[in-house]
Amino acid sequence: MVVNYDQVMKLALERGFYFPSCEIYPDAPAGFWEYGPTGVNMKNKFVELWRRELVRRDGMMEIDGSQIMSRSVFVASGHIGNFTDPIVKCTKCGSTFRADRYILEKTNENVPERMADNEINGLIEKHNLRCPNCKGEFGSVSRFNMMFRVGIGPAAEEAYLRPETCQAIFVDFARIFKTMRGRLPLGVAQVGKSFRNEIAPRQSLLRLREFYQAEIEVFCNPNRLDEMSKFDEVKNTILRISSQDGGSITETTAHEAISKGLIPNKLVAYYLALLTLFYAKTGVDVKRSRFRKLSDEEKAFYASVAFDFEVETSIGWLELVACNYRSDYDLKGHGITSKQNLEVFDPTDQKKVLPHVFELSMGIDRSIYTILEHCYYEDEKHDDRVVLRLKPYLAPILVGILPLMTKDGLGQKARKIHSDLKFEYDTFYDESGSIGRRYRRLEEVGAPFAVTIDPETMQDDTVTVRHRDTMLQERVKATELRQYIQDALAAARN
RNA sequence: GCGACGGUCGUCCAGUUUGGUCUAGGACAUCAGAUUGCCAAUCUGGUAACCCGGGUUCAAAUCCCGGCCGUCGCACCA
Repeated sequence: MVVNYDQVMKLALERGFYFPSCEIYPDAPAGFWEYGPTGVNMKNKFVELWRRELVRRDGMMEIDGSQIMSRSVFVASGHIGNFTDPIVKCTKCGSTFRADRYILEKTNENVPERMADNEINGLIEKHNLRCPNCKGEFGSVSRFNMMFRVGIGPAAEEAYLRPETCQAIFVDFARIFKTMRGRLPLGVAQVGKSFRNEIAPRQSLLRLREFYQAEIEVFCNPNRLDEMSKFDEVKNTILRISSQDGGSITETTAHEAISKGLIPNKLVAYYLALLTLFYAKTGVDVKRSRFRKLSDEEKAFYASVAFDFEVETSIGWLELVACNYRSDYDLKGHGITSKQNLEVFDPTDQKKVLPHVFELSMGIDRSIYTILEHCYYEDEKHDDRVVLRLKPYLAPILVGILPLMTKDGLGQKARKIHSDLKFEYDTFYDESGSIGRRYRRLEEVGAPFAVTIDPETMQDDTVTVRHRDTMLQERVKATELRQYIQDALAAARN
């Protein structure tokens, strides 16, 4: 069975996982999607799992920063300078091109990032470059910045929607470190929205203009990247590391990856291992994942070493997490621009150090899509029933509560059981249609358990618990149902 | 952003070629009632759509123009 993007998309739309933003209006812009009731529930649980497996496990600190930030932040971060691409537009057909790339391709002449627009115009003129589509003349170079600019207050002070959540962490670092009595290495985490004015947003949750990130910035002493006692906890975790072109994948323990030189140090290996363990718990098939080391051309402007955590899906390899060693790029930039000293004291060295940063920048929306696709299952043995085999702790509905019929007090009894459980768990009560149909509906939204109230319940106060994947049922005392669910959930987690 | 193709109930599709019984049809899904009572059962009834704006015409889902959205390709993608 091959699951494809369209099947996942259809399920997502039909079952309220996500859908286009502003869809009742004809001018709804592309690149904006909303999470519906099932989707937001699953997303919340995904974030909670992330907290559990990464933030709490590692003793990180979580913050929630502003989405709109001042111009200075992005001058310091380099986004004002580097996030702008020089573009040229054909005056005849309107096609636009990256000026620097086009010149390099046609003339082999390198255009440095900082080259002024009029110099680039000069190059186009010198080589008499024309539009490849229609041979039309190019207009003069302009700049495209991927950041959304906003105006604050009546004077419309220049500011920007953050293009990545992490700048808040860098800007707040000094205060967090001081007030929370931080010690290196220190992980600071944040979940929130970022905004990028993508030229061509596509494929629903996979390339959005407004999207969720879960970011972790680990501040560390660059001289102590191999001094990590907690590395031993994960040293035998299997990492799948691929070559730059993604061709061959090496499976090796975190420990061996370092000795083979695939990963530069223990700190990086430790977090790549945590990330692998986390994704295994999301239900993503980690056997279809890889850490791909990026070439210099592919890396972001701030990264010195970068691994992308990528997962194989029906539409190809998809980048879910960017793991960037940002060195002191950010704190140095903010230190200079703000004129603040962002060094911290490292008691081991008895001296001040400007921390380096290793980052795990996770795309939540893409992860949600991947989980849906990897958990989507058509059961050929049972009429091709569609089962979303979500982990119980990610399922939008944990327990469906279904009276076999409503008469003879079964409906009443079932509603009673429902109200006993609904405060603690995500439950769904359903008495309409045949029992089989109701089971199938629950399977499609990934509910792992269905509790059925039948005539026997009225005799001995037992109910059946039906398991989504196996379709097997077992009888449980109604009074022990809550405990049963709690145990099942705990068993799934560990 | 450019180019090609496309856009009809929640979903999938018929209808567009050749404008007119289209007052837009079906299947699945959904809702109500009946019947049944453990795996998408049956019967009856209902809800529900021509992407938006303009034009041509006696008449537009159908033709023309513009916009928006989608798929693919190019380009782009911290």
